[in-house]
Amino acid sequence: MNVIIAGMGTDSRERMVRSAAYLFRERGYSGTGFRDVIAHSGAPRGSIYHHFPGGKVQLAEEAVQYAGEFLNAGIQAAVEGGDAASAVDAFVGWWRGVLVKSEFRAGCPVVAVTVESHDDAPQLAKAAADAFARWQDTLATGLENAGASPDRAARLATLIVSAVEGATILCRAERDLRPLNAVVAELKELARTAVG
Amino acid sequence: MNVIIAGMGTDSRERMVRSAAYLFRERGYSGTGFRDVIAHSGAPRGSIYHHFPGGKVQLAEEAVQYAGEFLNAGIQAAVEGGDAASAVDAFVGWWRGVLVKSEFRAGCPVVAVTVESHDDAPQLAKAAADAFARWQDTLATGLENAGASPDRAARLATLIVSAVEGATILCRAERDLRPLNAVVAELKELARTAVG
DNA sequence: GGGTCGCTATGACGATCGTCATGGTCAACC
DNA sequence: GGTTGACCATGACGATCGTCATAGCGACCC
Repeated sequence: MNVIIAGMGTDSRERMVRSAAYLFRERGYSGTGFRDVIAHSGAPRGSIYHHFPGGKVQLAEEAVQYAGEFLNAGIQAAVEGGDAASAVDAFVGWWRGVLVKSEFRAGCPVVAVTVESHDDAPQLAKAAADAFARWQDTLATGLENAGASPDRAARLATLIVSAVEGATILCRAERDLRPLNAVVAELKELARTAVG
Repeated sequence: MNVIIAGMGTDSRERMVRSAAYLFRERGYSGTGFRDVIAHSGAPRGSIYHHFPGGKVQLAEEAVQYAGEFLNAGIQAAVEGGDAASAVDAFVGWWRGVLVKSEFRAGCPVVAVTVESHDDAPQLAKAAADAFARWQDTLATGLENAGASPDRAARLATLIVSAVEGATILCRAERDLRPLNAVVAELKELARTAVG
């Protein structure tokens, strides 16, 4: 019986966004239905188009933004006052947990949305691009502070994001952390020489 | 006409497999319907479950295998008798063309299937894992022949596959080749030092 | 108390999904 | 030349998809 506590009446909207991001990681965008989001979040079904007039596309857009900001905050925290290697660890640590806890069923929601973005929803591609760009910016800034040149820091940041996202996919297929571990070993070595 | 050779099906069957791989690159697994495959391949609709008794899952499985073998052949050809950098070029060149020709709408079908593989279709994850493993093996062998140690060659091969697949995703989101170019620059430098 | 408004319950719309049954065509083989 | 079997045409099944309309709830303001 839906007792409304202070501040709880409005978080059904946020729960939907979080659940969408969660489900996208496992089933992808097309594979996740609105009814799945409702069931997982426990949010009421009747208020979907009240909170999200733009429908599924808007929900997905906000889910991507949410995931992007969430992860960026983690990177930022780990990069501040850390060395170059911790920039890699910051980006890897999060997904290592996601992979293990989901038994290699979940990946990155931003990737999931990107690889099936349709022409009729350019907002999704833009939200994903923004998330990727922010991660790279944060990592590049950290690498610069550690001593890398701006150009090199930008290239390395792109490599880190690309390699870790790719390794996450390989881990899911292989059901093992080996690809991620191998990539981390190489990336750390590379980051160490770049700031020397 | 229509001579049936052992192990080789009708060409309408093969067209369906190729079309599935093609469409998966743009719309993903769940986003691609059987009717889309029929329309794109021009194959008859009535014989779907004659050629693929396992339904959509079997079609997707064969599409992943097809893409895996196709790309592996390209890597193999470029790696034979080439230096270390050509191993990177071999893997990158293919997707550079795919991205540009599709105007950054298409990616890797193996990735598309992996990021939304369900528990009720473990064959898909296995087919994807096999494709990734074969690419890494071929690349690692090439790096070994170029002078890298077996352990290092294996790690580098994993990094190359991960980074290029990841960069492809970033390119799609960004609608630009910049991520792939940045990754290639770093990977080539890394491969050069590894075989020295 | 009357009225407004944010939010939710419920049910349904048309479309599309994967799947399959049935009937037919045509080449190949005994 | 009769039979078999691979292959295709057609239409439909139930389920589920995203979407929306309608009605009702409770809190808040006048």
